[in-house]
Amino acid sequence: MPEGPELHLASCYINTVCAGLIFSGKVEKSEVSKNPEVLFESDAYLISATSRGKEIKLTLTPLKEEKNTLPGRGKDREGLSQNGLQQPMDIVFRFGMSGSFKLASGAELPKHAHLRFYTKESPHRALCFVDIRRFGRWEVHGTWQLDRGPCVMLEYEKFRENVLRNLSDKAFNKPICEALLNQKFFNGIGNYLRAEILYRLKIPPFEKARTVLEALQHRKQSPDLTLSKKVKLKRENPDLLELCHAVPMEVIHIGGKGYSPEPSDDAAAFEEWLQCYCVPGMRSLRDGNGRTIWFQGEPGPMAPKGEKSRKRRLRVNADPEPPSPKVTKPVPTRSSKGSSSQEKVAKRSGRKKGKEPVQGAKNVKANEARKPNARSRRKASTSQESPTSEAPAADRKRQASDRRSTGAATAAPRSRRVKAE
DNA sequence: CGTCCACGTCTAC
DNA sequence: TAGACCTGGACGG
Repeated sequence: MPEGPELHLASCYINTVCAGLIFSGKVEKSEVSKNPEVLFESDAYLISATSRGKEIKLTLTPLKEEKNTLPGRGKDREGLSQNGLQQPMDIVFRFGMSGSFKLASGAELPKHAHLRFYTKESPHRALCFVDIRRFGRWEVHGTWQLDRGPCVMLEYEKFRENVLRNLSDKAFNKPICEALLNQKFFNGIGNYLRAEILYRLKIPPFEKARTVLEALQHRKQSPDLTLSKKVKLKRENPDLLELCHAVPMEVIHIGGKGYSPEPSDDAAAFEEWLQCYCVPGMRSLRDGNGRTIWFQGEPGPMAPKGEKSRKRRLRVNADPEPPSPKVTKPVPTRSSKGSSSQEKVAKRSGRKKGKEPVQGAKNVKANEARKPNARSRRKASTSQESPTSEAPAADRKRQASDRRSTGAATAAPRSRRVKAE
């Protein structure tokens, strides 16, 4: 679920579904989670949420000044004042690769629900932190992580200043595509957003970040224009930092959960929204950290040497007109869903995935449309399109950033899996 | 069956 | 700058 928009949508979800809901009792953690216990207990409390970049903060607020009557009860709780009252508590979450929140029936909890807040009502329900891969973290009495910058969505001006005032930072020695993932400056940007943002401006992903950003420092605007003209100009020609705000805002306005595996009208709309990330016909490379960057056109001067540009036939995304990025696209305000779903699907499956050749084209066997949502994988991993690459095969070490080594190490994990959740 | 891949941090050489 | 941390879907044999 998790780049900035997904975190923000999660906070909206929580505030919506928990509005007027009263929670009660203890907070329950799954056995398998290595995150800290949440020693909070109250007879009646409320839950609200706020987000900042890729973090979300839940606030638990006890309702009345309920006294802790039972002796001994809650002795191990945190946040108790001297007289035994449960104080409000903040918990800050990061979502890892798969975190999300869901209000579910207390009787049948979702799989991988690692933290549960139960409602007071008779058939209990539970607000659950669901996290399949368990890369997510929470901190009791948490605060926004100190070395993360201002939120690209909710603190745009501060975010912009923080970048432009610190261009001498070594973070900007890196390629722009890598700098965009640095949460110290781009809190909220993740892998699909960086691709979509760079694509809108056709900035080569491996252009040096400082080079790209220095150009924005003194955007001299002709002083003779009227204010409204300036505004219009700006809206129609957003620069990179403006897009770091506007692009994630587009996702928020689609609604739903943003990037999510759960099928829904909104999920379909999101897929439709993607113009570059995982889109057939786009190129991709591994960046310096082994993450896949999707782009179109030239990789740029700092591109990893000897890397192969793989084209994949992936998803059955839309992507109507070929390569022209729609920079200004007005916010697609939540429309009457319901009917839209059907036509969307029809539309998309009927769509040819447009443009074709991207350089070394090769014999890329075009995307045979898979079923929607199917992110078809692979084509050539080690067999890459070698001929074009100037690098000897030996050089491409398989960036295994997210992989368990094969071979000897596999036995252990296997057995651990047994202890299901 | 096995391999590769995924929306992200973390921390240990 | 490699791994580590995890589960599960897609695909290949």
